[in-house]
Amino acid sequence: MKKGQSYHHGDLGAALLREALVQVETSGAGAMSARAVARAVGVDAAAAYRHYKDKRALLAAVSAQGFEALGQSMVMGVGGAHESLLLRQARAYVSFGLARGHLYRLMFGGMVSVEQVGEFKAQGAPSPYALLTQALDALWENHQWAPERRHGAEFQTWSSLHGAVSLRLEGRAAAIVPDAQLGAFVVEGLVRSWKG
Amino acid sequence: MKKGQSYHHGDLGAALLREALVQVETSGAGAMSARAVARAVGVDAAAAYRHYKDKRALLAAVSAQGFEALGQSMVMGVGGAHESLLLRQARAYVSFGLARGHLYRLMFGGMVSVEQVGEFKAQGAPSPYALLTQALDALWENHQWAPERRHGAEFQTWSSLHGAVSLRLEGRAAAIVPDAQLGAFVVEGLVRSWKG
DNA sequence: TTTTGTTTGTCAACAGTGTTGACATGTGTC
DNA sequence: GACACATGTCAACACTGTTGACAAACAAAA
Repeated sequence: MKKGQSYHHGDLGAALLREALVQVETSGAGAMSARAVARAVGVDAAAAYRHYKDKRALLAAVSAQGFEALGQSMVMGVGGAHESLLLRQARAYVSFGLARGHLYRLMFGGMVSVEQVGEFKAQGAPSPYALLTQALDALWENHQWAPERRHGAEFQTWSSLHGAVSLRLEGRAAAIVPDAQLGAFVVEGLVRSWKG
Repeated sequence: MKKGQSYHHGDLGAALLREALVQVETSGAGAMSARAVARAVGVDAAAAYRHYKDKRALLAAVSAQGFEALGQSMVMGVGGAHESLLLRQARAYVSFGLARGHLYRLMFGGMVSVEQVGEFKAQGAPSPYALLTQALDALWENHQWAPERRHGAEFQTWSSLHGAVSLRLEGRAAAIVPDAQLGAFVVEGLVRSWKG
């Protein structure tokens, strides 16, 4: 043991999580190794298992952190006052996904189950779904759109956004529109379909 | 070596691919192991490397096969003559994705690069993108929709479909509509946005 | 303070992985 | 038949996730 370091780390759980997040963001979740994370934190590999049952549990914790960050980004989302909340959220969503591709893939790639991620989610953190609901409610209030269109609007919005981000991320679809306008492009289509 | 089996397999490359596909479809790409595939085929692990440079190359080959199968499903897509080609393709797409989740995730989960998958794609196999183009052309021909809306329609369609399949697959979004109607639901939204 | 128990770390081992280099065995060609 | 070449085996490497046995630090009771 190196001098100056006590036998007990103090907050190993959090330190492992931080390091795991770094490794995921730099190399992708598939390349993250529990041993390497422990090594980087300066602790034996087995110590990690006192704080996370599994490697997958650690990944789930990272994913939960990702959802928190995404939610925050959407809340913070900038934009002029004349722009709808939905538009600002959409822009934030897309820019988060494209900028933090490795993390986004972990969150939506099916490596960890929703339930397991849920175990690590902070209490107050708003989910993307809840935020979209808020934005859509506001939208329907301001416009006189058919109420029957409201049903499933969250799903439509989320899947359009997620599909766009995912396809762009994997390079499966050409940049039909500059990345910075992708969020607006998606929202335009949705709005036309709701008012039409 | 067991008697009755010759030293040379004859068509090991294809046999490995078949077995890899099976393993991916039953346990997911993340759980597939090159050694296990070789074992199942009855061959030493190292033999696989004569036919695939990498484990990832093998996965890329499986993915390519997946795209072929998806294309075929879309071409075959059933439905009444009164229904648009797009609707039939959409239904086939969604049902493929939901039925073969593990394979679909490999195809779109970013584990293998598009380029690498391209190396294994059969020549004549039509891509989802190309098929959608065909369907959309037909649609614009039959209706008098604004031509400026045509731009990016493939991307809109594909990302809506992919997003819907992906979110449902990961259990991130409730079944706002029965799975069997999901394709139609997505297409309805798109069509409203194009004619609106 | 000493004792006792619990948490949290280390250590050594297990089975399994991807991958490679050296060698062996076939197959096809002059 | 001799040769080259493609394609298999074998043994080894470094690495992984995970576990069980032990040790060190802390916290509470005596």
